[in-house]
Amino acid sequence: MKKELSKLYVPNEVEDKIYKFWMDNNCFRAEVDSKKKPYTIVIPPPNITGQLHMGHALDETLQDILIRWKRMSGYSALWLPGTDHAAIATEAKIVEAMRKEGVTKEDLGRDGFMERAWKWKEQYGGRIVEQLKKLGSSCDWSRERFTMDEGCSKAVKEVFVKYYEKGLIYRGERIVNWCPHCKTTLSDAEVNYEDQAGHFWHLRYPLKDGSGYVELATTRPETLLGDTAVAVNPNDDRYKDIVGKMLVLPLVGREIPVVADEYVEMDFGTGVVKITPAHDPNDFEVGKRHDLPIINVMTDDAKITEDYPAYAGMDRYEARKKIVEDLEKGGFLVKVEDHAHNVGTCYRCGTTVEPKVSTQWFVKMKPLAQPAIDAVKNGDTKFVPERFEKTYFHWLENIRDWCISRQIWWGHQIPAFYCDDCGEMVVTKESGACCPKCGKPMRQDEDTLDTWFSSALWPFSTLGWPDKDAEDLKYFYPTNTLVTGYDIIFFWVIRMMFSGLENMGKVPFDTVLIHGLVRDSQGRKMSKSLGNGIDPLEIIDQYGADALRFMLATGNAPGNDMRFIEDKVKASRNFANKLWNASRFIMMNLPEDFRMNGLPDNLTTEDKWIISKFNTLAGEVNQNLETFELGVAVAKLYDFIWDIYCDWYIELTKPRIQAGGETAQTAQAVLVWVMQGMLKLLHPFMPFITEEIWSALSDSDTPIMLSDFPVFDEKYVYSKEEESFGKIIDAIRAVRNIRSEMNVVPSVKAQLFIETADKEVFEAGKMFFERLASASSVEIADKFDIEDAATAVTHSARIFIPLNELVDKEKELARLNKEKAAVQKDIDFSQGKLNNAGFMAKAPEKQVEAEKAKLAKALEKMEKIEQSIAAFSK
RNA sequence: GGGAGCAUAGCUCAGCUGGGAGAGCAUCUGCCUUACAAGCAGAGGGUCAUAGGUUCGAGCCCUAUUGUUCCCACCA
Repeated sequence: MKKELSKLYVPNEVEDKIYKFWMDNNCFRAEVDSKKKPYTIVIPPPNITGQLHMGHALDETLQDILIRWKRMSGYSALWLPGTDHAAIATEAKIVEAMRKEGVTKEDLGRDGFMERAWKWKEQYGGRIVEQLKKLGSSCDWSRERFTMDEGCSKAVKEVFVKYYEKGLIYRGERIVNWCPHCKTTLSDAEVNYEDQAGHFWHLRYPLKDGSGYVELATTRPETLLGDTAVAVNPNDDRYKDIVGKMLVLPLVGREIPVVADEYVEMDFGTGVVKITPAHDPNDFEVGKRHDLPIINVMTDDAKITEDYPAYAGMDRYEARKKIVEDLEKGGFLVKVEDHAHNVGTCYRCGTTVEPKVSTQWFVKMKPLAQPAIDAVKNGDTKFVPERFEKTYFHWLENIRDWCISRQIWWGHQIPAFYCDDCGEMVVTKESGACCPKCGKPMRQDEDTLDTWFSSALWPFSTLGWPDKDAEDLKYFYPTNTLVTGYDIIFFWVIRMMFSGLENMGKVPFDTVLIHGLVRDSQGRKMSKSLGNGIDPLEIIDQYGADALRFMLATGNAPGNDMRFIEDKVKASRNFANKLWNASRFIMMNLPEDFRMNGLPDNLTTEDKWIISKFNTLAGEVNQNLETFELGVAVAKLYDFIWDIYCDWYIELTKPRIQAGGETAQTAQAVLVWVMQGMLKLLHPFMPFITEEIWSALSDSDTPIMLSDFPVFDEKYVYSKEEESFGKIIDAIRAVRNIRSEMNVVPSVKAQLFIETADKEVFEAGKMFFERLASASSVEIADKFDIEDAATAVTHSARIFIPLNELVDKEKELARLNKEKAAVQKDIDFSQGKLNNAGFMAKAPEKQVEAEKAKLAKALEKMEKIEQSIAAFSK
């Protein structure tokens, strides 16, 4: 059992070794075990393109804390890992790499491109997984999945076909969000709106009959090429006469009608709106109502089409400039104003989204959204913190159909097939199809599915679905806790919810634990463009994974953003080191042949004191973890280990160990017993260092990560001893305080005379005053009559410290009077409360009793202070 | 235009269902006391944004106000 440990804990030297030890011993593997209860977390699959960032580090840390705690608590705890194919992001990355080689997608063709993409995935897709391991993540790697692996692909096809057959998926021509850079559609969730400074161009369109002009304003003059009407509000008297008349579209010459539509707000701008159905979602709706033609004026990369030779090939902003120039020349431009407006941008590349009319696949959301709303309303799934349920409801209640087709190759190809001869369409799980009408081979839809379509199925596709009899699925579904950031609720949580309900008939998880963003030290979002990101791997390298994890779990409440401050990591590192040294102390004082055989019978008061306090801690930590108050749990562990165990208990054992014999043996056993318990409680938060110390301090062959998590146990409640020993601690503090105020260095020892009614308690604690309160000797009696001594007063004792020449009578009297005033305040407060009829009548009895006890203590203390003051005044 | 969060010690933040305000860092005073100076002992420092209200009792619950951050929303 005995082992030398170095003075400083060096995480670098042990972490990889320990992770390997866990892997070699199959510690992360969760078995289907009918004797145990399952506890399941599926990882939010990181993108294969990704590098580990602080957001991941936080997310994984929280999950690992929960899964390790549950595993130690006797559950069959499965943390199922995997990665996401990240359709658009990955394709962009590969295309970019190809561009550098001068190769295009078209050069390779679809098959060639896919081959290359898979190769890329094999090469880089595992990088993020290796990085997760650095954090200590206890994922069951034997179950690792990928959103495009065979099982997930099967699940995707199954769901697509099922939805299609139920009428939940349809194909139609709609106006969609189009990214001209990624050259694909985007879902509503994938568009970020941002305020941009722009202009308001006031234009006038001439009436065909030559009777004048209509003035209107636009933020996008280039879309004029696609105007097919101008609209006014039907109730607008100003324009009553022109409704139905024709206008001549400037620069184009096309004749377009003036239509009346409620959509137009009379008091905004001139009350006249140009209608471009092909390039604006609202205009598209207006166009539908009035049966207006849809004229697309832009190519896939947002350049003007060949139909407008004067502007053909110009991109939208170039064209805007030229068109404004031409409008001005033609006398159609009235004025230009500054105008800030909200512009949609692509969440991947930031390019301004171009609304575009095209034929796409959609998921009908209304019927799917309602059960997802109900499941949270009736508590089948709850959010922590609860306030995010509002966000969730709001989004689902206002949801529009989900555009799921993407014009890229990397992803799940849509399982729809077309007959080029007769136009027939077939949706099937099969990998090919022949036309049911003409028997010819059919062509599969070129498009792929939104990457979130497959991640929506993650909680069950990873467990074996669509095989409904899969062991894992039956045992581990529904999963328990989903841990993710609030920024992912729309993308993922909502879609998993309705997918789980629709396909499994049950919610995918009972709790959604939401965390915030990790920001930089100034509170800014970490971003590539700002260059303020902090690499978790560098922090791990410098301070250790445990320190990073501990810091991420400390001092923040669920759902709140946190700042990354390096000093906080240092504080965590220091804590790890503190624990390390405490264990060194224990081990260097253990006999060669020490065996841990549980707690001995001859426990002292201070032994029971710490055992009882540890027992309380164990109960509270479990309670806090149960309610996802990880930050509170971690703070309690920190305080107990540092203040109670290290600063008090270890110091208390020193004189006993020095004394040797039976009391030393008992102290050693208690030291080890409590240390082992602390290590277990701390293990979910700091897995590496606790395992390392455990391996040196425990006789057991079982790794700490598979040991039993401590729980509150009635048999370790020692209330009496806790109270008694509290008196010793109070007294030691009081003496230290006075010595410190008098500037007496610890090397100057002094006699202590303790006047107390609790003689037995203080007799037993006598030895501690020598070491912890610099006493040269200690006398205990009912009564002392000592002059010229400083007096430390607690409610249970008066302690005389005769420091002769060091004692300044005046100062001492002043100090005692100050203390008297403080105690008097306490007495007044308590008496005030107890004299308050309302309090006595309405406060719970426990509260009244506590107040009475407080008053009693204060009165005892007051009596002692008055004695001392009287003695001094003589 | 809706909705949400935050405002507590110089800084960064905790504070669970309402019972005399806490931590880390920073500051000040002493200590190398043989586990740890990445340490030990002590100290100072807060009208818990403001104004009302509910309550025997409010940092916590309610209302309003101010400041701040974020999310959502089709005003051209």
